[in-house]
Order: sequence, then C-alpha cells, then structure tokens
Amino acid sequence: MPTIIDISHVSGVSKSTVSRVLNDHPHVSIESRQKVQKAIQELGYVRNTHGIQFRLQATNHIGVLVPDVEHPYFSKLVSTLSQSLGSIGYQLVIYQTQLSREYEKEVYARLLRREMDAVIIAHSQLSEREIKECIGSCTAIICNEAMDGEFLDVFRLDEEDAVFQATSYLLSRGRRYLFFCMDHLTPLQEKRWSGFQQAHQQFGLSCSESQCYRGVVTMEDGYALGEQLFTSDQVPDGMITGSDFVATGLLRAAKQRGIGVPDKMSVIGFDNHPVGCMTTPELTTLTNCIPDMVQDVTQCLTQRLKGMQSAPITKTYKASLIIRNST
Amino acid sequence: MPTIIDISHVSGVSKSTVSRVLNDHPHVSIESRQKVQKAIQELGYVRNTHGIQFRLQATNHIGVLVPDVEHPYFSKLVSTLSQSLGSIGYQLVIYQTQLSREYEKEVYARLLRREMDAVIIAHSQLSEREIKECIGSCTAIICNEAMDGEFLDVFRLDEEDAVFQATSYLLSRGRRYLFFCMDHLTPLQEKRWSGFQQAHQQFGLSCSESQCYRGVVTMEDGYALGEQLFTSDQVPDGMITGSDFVATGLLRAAKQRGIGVPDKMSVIGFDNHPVGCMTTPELTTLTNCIPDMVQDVTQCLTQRLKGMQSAPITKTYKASLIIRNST
DNA sequence: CTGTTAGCGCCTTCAT
DNA sequence: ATGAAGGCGCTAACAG
Repeated sequence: MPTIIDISHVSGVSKSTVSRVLNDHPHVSIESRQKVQKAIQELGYVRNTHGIQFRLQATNHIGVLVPDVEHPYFSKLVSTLSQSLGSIGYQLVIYQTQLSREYEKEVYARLLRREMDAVIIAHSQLSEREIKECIGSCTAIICNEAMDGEFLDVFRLDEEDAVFQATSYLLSRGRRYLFFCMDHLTPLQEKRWSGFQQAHQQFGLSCSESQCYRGVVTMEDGYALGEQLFTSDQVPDGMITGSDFVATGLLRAAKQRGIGVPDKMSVIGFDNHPVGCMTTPELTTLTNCIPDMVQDVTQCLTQRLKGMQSAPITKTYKASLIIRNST
Repeated sequence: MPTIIDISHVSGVSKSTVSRVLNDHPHVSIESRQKVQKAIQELGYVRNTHGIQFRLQATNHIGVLVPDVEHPYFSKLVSTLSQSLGSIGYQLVIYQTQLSREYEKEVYARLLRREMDAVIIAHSQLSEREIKECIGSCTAIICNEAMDGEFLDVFRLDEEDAVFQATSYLLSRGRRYLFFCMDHLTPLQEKRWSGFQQAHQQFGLSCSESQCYRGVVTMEDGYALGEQLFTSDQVPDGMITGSDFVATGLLRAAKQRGIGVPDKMSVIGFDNHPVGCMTTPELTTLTNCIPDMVQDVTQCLTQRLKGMQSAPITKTYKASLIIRNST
C-alpha cells in the first residue's frame, strides 16, 4: 500500500506538500498539485483513514444508543439520524442495549476510549447524573429520553403533555375507565404516566396504578394485553398506548372479543405510523417529533464537536393529537 | 490524557510490559501486573483506541449497506446483524443508500480507505462484478441480495423458489389472474419475478410484464396500488407481494373497494412479520431466513477477517409458505 | 519475564 | 509556496 511518502518520492515534492494537496489546502502551486495527482493515479494511492484518525484523534463516528432498532420508532429515528449526520460527514454506529444497564455502561466506556466522537442517547436505563459520571468530558446528547438537562443537552418530546392531551380528550368525551400501557420503564415513560394522572386530576377524577401496564412494546404485546383485559370483568372504555403497533394489537383483540371500537371503547396510538391508517377503525394517534428533533440534534452535535462550551441546551417539542376513527 | 508511557513511568516498568498487561498477555509476572494496574488506577488511564486501530490497521467496524433501515425487513436484519457481530466485538455502521449508485460506490471507496474492516451488502444497485472492481481485495459479503457468488461470498434466500411456491399455491387453488409487486429493482427482485413466471409455465399458463408492478415497498404503496387496481376493469384474483406491509395496504384497499379476501381474491405477503396476524383476514406469507443467514454471515466474516482465502462461499436458504386466511 | 527499538500514516508547526 | 522534522499511542519483533 503506497503512502504519502511514496507519493512524495514519485512526484518529487515533500510529503508535506502531498498532504496539502490531499486536504485541499490553498497555497499549493498548480504545478505541484498536478505532479501529486499524477503520482496518486500512477500508484493507485488511497488515503489510510487510520493514519488520519490517529493524527486527528477523531473517528467521525457517532454512536447511538437504542433499546432495539427493530422497534419502528427507533428504526425511524436511526434512519433519520443516519441521514442527517451522514450528510455532514459523520457515520452512525448502532448500539442496541436490549435494556441492559451493563451494556449501556460498556458503551460509555468505549466513548471514553474514543471509539466514537460522541454518543446520542435515545434510550437509557441510567439517570442523567450516572451518565455524566460515566462519560466525563466526552460528548453525549440526549435525544428522545426525558432527562432534565442538568448536565447534558436534551432534545425531547413533551411526553407528559402528549399523554395529557390524549387522556383529556378521552375524558372530555365521557370515557371514565381508561387504561394506559407504557413501554420499557424509563424516565420518558414515567412522564407519560404522569400526564395520564394529571389529566384525571384536572377532571377531578381519580386513577390508580392498576390502570397502568408496563412492558407493552410490540403488536403481540398489545394483542396479548387485549386478550387478557377484554376477557376479564374489568373491561376499560379507553386505552392509551405507547405506540401505534401496540394499539393495532389491541384493536385486533377487541375485534375478536366483540368489543366495538369506538362504540364501547376508544384506542389511541402513538407516533402516527402508517399502520394506523390501515386498521379498522383508523387509529387516533399522537405525533412524534423525529424530524425536528434530529435536525436540532445534528446542529447541536456539530457545535459541541467544534468545541462549543455553553451550558446544556434543552429543547422540548409538543405532540399533536391526530383524531381518526378509533375514538 | 495519560498514555502507556506515563503508566510505565509511574509503575516503573517499560511500556512494553504495560502493553502486555493491557492485552492480557501471558508471561507477565504478577508483580508487574499489579504495579501496572495500580498506576492505571492512580492516573485514571483509559486506552486510546486510535492508537490501537492505527497500529493494528483495523477498526472493528463493519459497514452494512441497506436501502433504508426504516423498512421493517432491513431494520430486522440490521438489528440481528448488530447483535450477532456485537457479540464478537464488531460494531455495525449503517450506510443507507436510498438506492443511489453513487452513494454505494462512495461506501466502497471508504472501505478502500479502511474506514471499516469489511462491508456487508444487503442491497446493491451494482452488479457483482462492479462491486468487485470497486472493493479490490477488501472484504465484502453479500447478505440477502441475489448475486451469483462468482467473486464474493453470498448468503441469500432462494427468492425464485419462494415466489414459485407462492404462485404455484395460488394457481393450484384455481386462481388465474395474478399480479406480482416487487420492491426496488435489484437482482433479488428479478429472481422473484422469475419464480412467478416459472410457476405459470409449470401450469402451462402464460403471464406478462403487465402483471408486474415495481417500486411497491411500503404499506402506503400497497394501498395506493390497490386503490388503482381494484377500481380498474382488470381486478386480479390473486396478489403476490414483496412484504407483509405491502400486503396489508392491499388488504385495506380491497376491503374499502368491497373485494372479498379470500373469496374473490387471495393475497400473499412476505417476511412473516407480526402485522400479518393482525390483519383481517390474517395473511398468508413467506418466511425469510434472517436468523440463519446472519449466523452464517457472522461466521464467514470472522473467517475472512482472519485471512481465510478459500473460494467464494454461496449458501442459499429456502423459504416456506405459511398459510393463513388470506388465500 | 522484561526492556529496547522501530515503526504504523498522517498532519502541522516552523522555518525558509 | 515548500520542506524538514516531530510526534500522535500503541504493538510486536528482537534481544536479553
């Protein structure tokens, strides 16, 4: 494999000049430039990224922490992030935690070792303080997870408000026995539950922990929960879910158990996934904020990697309720 | 940032010994080991991955080429690959081509520059020969795409057989006017179309290009196609699709247009995604082979990266038809 | 078991 | 506009 030294020999200039040509520096004579380019052609030279990364102590790789990219929300997020970061020269490396705290810490250890230039945390099982302790002065941005922004930049949906909107809407339509399903247990999901509770409070109604189901993530989970719930003697008149997929599973179970939607029961999804338009009835849902969030995260990240030292930035986005036929 | 030199000073051994401790080499006295570990503690030393990668000329990063990770098939594939490779110390870097030949070539250029140790090609717009020309002696494995295995290792579903099975099944049940929808135009999709044609041939029936729709990828695409087809005067009595999502869209359109499934028309999906159990009727579908394929790809990749020089390996997996209520 | 030594390929000051 | 020189952090012969 030829190196810039070989190029410098063949082209008759110094390796400094070769490097300058390679990096499009100004103040290189056209003549030198051409000699170098000719030598590059002749020798079939390709730059060795390891040398560059070593010298610059940067990889141009950004890690992203997600529970699992198979989850439609996270695959959308990863797709959008990869596009956005790719367009400015960063590559996205996937780290699927599968909810393991140990694995998550391992990723932060890799960050310390400089295996990546920064990490985007879309899901975490640690507290913001714990994360900060793990990463030291490395760059990390919270994107999606509902941290407080005490130590780190945070970009997130107002989850509390989102579920508050959905819950209030059902309560305002006279529904009185609602159930809520959350995903994996994280700060984000707790905020959602809090929104559920607050809406009840606002209406002067009470609700209890027994109306909250945890660990309901997939279509199958939604279906299984529906099968259980709709054959019990405590059939709800409204369900608020963590994703359109879960809601789809619930609709399926409701149909099989003869529970009319929206007559007897309302169902609200989350994320405005296309699947919500394919169900019968079509799904009322909450929008997420992936496009805006990714854009802001990308910008913030580039600033931080350039060395910007300002206080942590927090930005919150509002969901909107898209009303279709399941409510 | 302390380096192994700092450690060697503090611990009173040479940097070689420090390196040996760091890499768990045998032939290091317990005494030295302890001194080094103590110094590492004291100084808060963390290894610098750039130095290691530079020295070893390896990144432990594997690229994966997909059209888009938002596509459920590819998000499943990426998820499984990431898990499998992660367990043996490789990280997965996403490259979404969005069907761009130029971008794909750019990724191969990065491979040449050693930005990654190898690339897994799950989708390509180039011929196998073109790919080989781009990557030279670098490591690339075809995983999913239907190449011939002339130059590269290939792990793939027998797409022809899969669609042959599906088509034959419908023809054997008396269906006579079938339509086929394919995804993006790639060798893989052409094989599928070929399976469709062969099944017709086997039954002594003819079929024409007009029965083949291209670029039908998402639920919305399936729905739009259904809307178009089912309001025309050429309503098919069977549809074979490239994914369960497309099939779901078709079912939706059929329902809206009053075309009974499976009475008037059969629909067959692909991939055995959970969504196929949530539709009405439940979807007949073809299995993919992601788990087996990923396992074999992982093994092959490690061999290649260890320097194995054997002739290209080709392995083909068979799909099986899962019959539910849409046929 | 340990230390010495020699780079891996590149970028970047500092001269000129 | 160009060249010389130094060094980023680490591993792996090699010699003892």
